[in-house]
Amino acid sequence: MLGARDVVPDSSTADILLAAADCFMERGYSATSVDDVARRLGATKGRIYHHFPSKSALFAGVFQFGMDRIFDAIEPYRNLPGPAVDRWKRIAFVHTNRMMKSKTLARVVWEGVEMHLRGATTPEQRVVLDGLVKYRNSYSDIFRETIVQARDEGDFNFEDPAITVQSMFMALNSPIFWYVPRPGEDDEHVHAIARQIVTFAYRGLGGKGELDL
Amino acid sequence: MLGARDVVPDSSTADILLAAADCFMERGYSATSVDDVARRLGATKGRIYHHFPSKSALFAGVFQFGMDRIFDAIEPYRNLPGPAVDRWKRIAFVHTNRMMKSKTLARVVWEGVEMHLRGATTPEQRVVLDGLVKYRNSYSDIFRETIVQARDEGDFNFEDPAITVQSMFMALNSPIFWYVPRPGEDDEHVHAIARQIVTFAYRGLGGKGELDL
DNA sequence: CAAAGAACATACTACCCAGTATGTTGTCAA
DNA sequence: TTGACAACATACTGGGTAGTATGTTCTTTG
Repeated sequence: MLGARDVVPDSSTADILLAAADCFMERGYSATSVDDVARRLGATKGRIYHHFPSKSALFAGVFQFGMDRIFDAIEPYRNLPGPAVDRWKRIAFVHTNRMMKSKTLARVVWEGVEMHLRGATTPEQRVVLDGLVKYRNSYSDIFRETIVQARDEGDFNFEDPAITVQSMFMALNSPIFWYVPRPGEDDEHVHAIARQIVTFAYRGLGGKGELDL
Repeated sequence: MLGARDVVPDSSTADILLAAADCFMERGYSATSVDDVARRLGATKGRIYHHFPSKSALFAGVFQFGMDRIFDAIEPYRNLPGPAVDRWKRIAFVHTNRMMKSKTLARVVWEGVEMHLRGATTPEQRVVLDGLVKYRNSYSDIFRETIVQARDEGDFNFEDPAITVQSMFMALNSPIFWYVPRPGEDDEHVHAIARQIVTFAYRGLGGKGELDL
């Protein structure tokens, strides 16, 4: 698998990654200082630079960590037998749920892709980000292949797959920008939101009838 | 109109705004230095600080300028008589086209909203951004009211308007992230892309039949 | 138990950058 | 013509920040 997880982070490293994810989400990459992350950890820079060679490597670590979590969500369903449209319903639904449940990490992944599109700063930083974005593209390829197959099977209906998959993904990802988790909220509430978003995308793709989730 | 254009920028100020928009789009707000903007202008900081009191004020200026352009696009159609669904088709189409034709400004507006959601830095910066985001919300309200009305008229079909309008907007806005203008490309190509995106959103909203654009 | 290294903290440096203070040039009105 | 002001450029400062160099403590291993 392209650039997939090479190392499982130990406990201390994982704490750093999560704290960094919080900071990157709240202020964005360049507005976040390494000291900010350390402060949130109740530690100092020394700890972070002991585990990561640079700020950009830290960001890459969060990106990787986040993509792993996102991949995990759809993994059980991505090879389901049967019509492609049913497979799409499953992975679209778990994906959208994961966007809300792991909103912080999802936002960092998003910013990583944005950074890549803008053209990251230094050359070697670029190489790292390139690999990660390929990893992320292999993810969206899963969706692309699924909807194209579903179209071939007569369940979906659209023109350009490139444009359509982008529209679909934006809709599915949208909650990372506006969803605010409430304290003590049950999973059913998140499911209800996901259901409406997936319904929107399902119809947008040309799906017929109701979808049962 | 809430926080609408109070001043029309003179030529020199407009040049600064456009250069700033380019920089903010390429590197993001905090990664862009005032010197970067000046360099792109072939000028120095002095020129910028002569027209804007601070970097955040410069950003606010670009935001306002961008929102004005976006409002302009739908202005001729927002009060069209007839069924709401037809009005929606028009404004959705011109909106999506504007996203591509004014991609740079649209991206800055997007980042402004993101900054606001994150909670902008200083208090007085917050006040300015609050006003601008209200301006921008009055824009999305137009869409919200339109789709709700169209639902009442039986042309659309969805559950929660808040969730649906977000999904719809994300789909319509998506090209600001992936559309790359080709040199010497004709408007018809942009129209074709916009048509597919609007079709996706139209179906997503529960619209029936084909839409003629 | 000693020594070596892991896992940090502390202290420091060089640089970038927002903002300011001040100089310079052109224009326009009286 | 002159003075006043607009529209910049130049020069400088203070604070923040990535990265480094060097302790310090604790754990592991022979």
